[in-house]
Amino acid sequence: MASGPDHAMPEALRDDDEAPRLLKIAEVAEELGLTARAVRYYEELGLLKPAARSEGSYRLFDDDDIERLRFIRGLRDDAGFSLAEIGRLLEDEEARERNREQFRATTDAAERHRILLDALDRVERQATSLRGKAERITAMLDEVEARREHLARHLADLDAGREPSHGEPGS
Amino acid sequence: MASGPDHAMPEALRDDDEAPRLLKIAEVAEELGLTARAVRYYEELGLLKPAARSEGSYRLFDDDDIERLRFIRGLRDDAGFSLAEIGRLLEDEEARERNREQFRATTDAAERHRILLDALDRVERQATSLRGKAERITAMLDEVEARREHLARHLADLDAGREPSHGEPGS
DNA sequence: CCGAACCTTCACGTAAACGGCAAGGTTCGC
DNA sequence: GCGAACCTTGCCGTTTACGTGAAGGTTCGG
Repeated sequence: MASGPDHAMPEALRDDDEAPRLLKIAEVAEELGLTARAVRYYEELGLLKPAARSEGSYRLFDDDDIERLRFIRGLRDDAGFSLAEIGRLLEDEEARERNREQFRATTDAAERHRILLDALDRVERQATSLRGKAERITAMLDEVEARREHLARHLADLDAGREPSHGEPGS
Repeated sequence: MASGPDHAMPEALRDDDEAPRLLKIAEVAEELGLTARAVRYYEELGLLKPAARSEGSYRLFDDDDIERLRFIRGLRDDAGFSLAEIGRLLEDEEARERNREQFRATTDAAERHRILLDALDRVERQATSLRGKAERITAMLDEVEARREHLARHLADLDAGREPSHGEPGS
């Protein structure tokens, strides 16, 4: 692994302007705990579009893509959204991306204002969606915990009563 | 105004048994916003077992079944659990049901203690599962709201008159 | 320059979660 | 006691979210 270029210029790789740290699909998948197939599938559904392609048309992902994929994975695993729902949420994200370019393309403050308001609206919709889900889950959680309380009270009652010694060697 | 009880004892059928209010599958489905097919499927997966069958083997559901189905639907829709995961959570519920019968069947306090502890443990596992999901969702929610804040700040900067100190919007 | 390891695009296979239909049995009001 | 409406158990179809090759092109260290 020591492919050491023992020359000058140890690692000042500033040849181009930026060093974007582009990853290939397997590396991305590894880092996110997904499979390459899943990532390709998400792209097929239009959930993301890799930042670039190599000369031989390898997909290349930048940090933004990774972030986006992490968000997708979260919505899928944590929030339990379907990819279709995620699509609708990210459609907003995508529009936001497009807005970002338009944002930079214009100098008109009014236009910029509109774009920002738009983006704000989208992100707010995402928040609303998540908040609704969180609320419904905590509601269920409350019910379950109420039942736990109920059981615990019964147990306390029982223990407060008496306890005969005849018992198997319980768990 | 309506057809009042012009006699004593119109339908005081509370003598020996219960008045279980058994529903047929379509009524249950209607009440829960499910389909009859889905309910049968859940039974097929072992998620529930209707309280009874009619003479002609129609499924008959009691309030407990409805409650259970409502819980299932919540876990599916609100929490986004797979039916397999729900199965694992309800396996606990089912064991708890069995325990309740055993509970009533015994007079041994030690045995009752064990059963209650067991049930408590199961319900606690359900709570843990839900809590984990809720936490992960609120974590995502926090991120999204942070982004909202970010956008809002940009908007404020813009409206305040000039370009913000930092770059473009977004993360 | 070369082979191993990785990538590409089809293309078909599959588990989950039902939908839908067929062929028949059951309920129930009239 | 009959017909409409509902139910039963199959059984196959469908959508979603990928898995799994196949057949070939690409990268890269040696």
